[in-house]
Amino acid sequence: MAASFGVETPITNADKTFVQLRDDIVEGIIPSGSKLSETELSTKYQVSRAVIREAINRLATCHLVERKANVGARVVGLSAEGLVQLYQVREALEGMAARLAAKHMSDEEISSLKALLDSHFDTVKSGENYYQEAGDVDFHYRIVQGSKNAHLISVLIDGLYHLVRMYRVQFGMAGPRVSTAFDEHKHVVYAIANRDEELAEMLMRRHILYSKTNIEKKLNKDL
Amino acid sequence: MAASFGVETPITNADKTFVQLRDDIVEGIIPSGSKLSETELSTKYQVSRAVIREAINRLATCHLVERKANVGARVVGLSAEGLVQLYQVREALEGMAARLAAKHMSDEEISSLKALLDSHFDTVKSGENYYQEAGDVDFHYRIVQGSKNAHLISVLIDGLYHLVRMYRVQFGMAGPRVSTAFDEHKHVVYAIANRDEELAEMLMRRHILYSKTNIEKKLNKDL
DNA sequence: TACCACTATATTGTCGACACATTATTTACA
DNA sequence: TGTAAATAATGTGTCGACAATATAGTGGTA
Repeated sequence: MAASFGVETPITNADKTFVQLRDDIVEGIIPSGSKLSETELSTKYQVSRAVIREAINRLATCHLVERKANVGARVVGLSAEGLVQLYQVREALEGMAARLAAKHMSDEEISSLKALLDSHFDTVKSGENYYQEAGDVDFHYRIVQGSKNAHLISVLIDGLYHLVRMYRVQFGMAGPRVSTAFDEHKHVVYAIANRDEELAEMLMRRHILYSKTNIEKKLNKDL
Repeated sequence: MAASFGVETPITNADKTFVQLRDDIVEGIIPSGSKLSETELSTKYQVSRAVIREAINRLATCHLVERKANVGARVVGLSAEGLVQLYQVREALEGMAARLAAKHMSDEEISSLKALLDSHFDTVKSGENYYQEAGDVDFHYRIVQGSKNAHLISVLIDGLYHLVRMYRVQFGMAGPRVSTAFDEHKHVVYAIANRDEELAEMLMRRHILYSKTNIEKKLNKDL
């Protein structure tokens, strides 16, 4: 798994507590919609309230919790509507990321990306779900990093991707569509390798759009 | 001026200090690139360090300052490169916002937007620079709000727009291009009124792209 | 019984002090 | 005299206590 950007390696206690809380929220150990009591968490995680407060503030930055003045923080609620909105933003941002990646990625980065896709292909054949998921994550990470745009990188990697993971985990999406998604990835890389910015953006947007409709279908089936 | 979203009305001291610091940074009263000393600011603004720390954390959320563990926070540096990257993200996000606005804005909101444009037109004729700028800001705000997408709204209004303003103020951009920009605004609204999502997005993207190249030209002239 | 005012409790906001890390300065040695 | 280790000074990280605010519970009245 590629490292997150903002906190490469946790240094302070607030860093560590932030990462721990974040993972617990994403994994659903701290249930979505639940209230985060500062005093409670400070005893639970064995740190002072100040540290918890700072961690919670950073969670708010990733849109994983919402704070209200003089009231407290709640873990964000998951909904079909929220998922749709999340994917709309992903479509816009990752589309642009693909466009910029086609412009700015070095030849070495591109061939490395191709290699990643090849290894991904082997796991697709052998049908290991876990690594398929990891492969997908890695693919999107690399494109975003390849954009060389600091805003894109921080908004997506430090922010939205954690929410995406949270939806994946808690709505239980390992899903099929792996082989189709793999083909889409291949086409995106092809466009990037050809330095075709326009096509790279369009293909990435479609790829995310298809994921969205696919997820929506699964959700409706569950309801 | 439309109110910012996250802190509609400042409640706590941290809120007020955040807003004050933010404005001072945007206006250049606190120079870009300078170091923010917590102890210094706490005496200057007459609040405890804890309040300053929280304010600085929120500034980091808006990408107005950058923090390093055990070192401190610096006001973000402005550069031509940074401006380009900022406008790339704007293009992606506001393009999507226009698309969604075409889908989700109510008829009332649309006619209100038209009215805004008409009043804007009068000030364009009378040639008042200040209100032209305000009109532009209002226009973009409304589109973003019209998207009804919480992520778009928070990333743009709570985050990037402050940086945009900072560049405008400190690079001194009141500029011409007002009448041309006004025409572009008109066309976007036209597309939204026709519920043409595709066109709305494309026109908004072009509008921002033109602004970018225009600003780049001015910058190169200055250097 | 329903509704409002008041009280009591719990939680967040703020503060000042201390612990620790980083940086600048001084001192010792080759 | 130049470099490096040791030390001092500054600033951030963390803590526990107090103040201010919101919430829950109680009692009273129409």
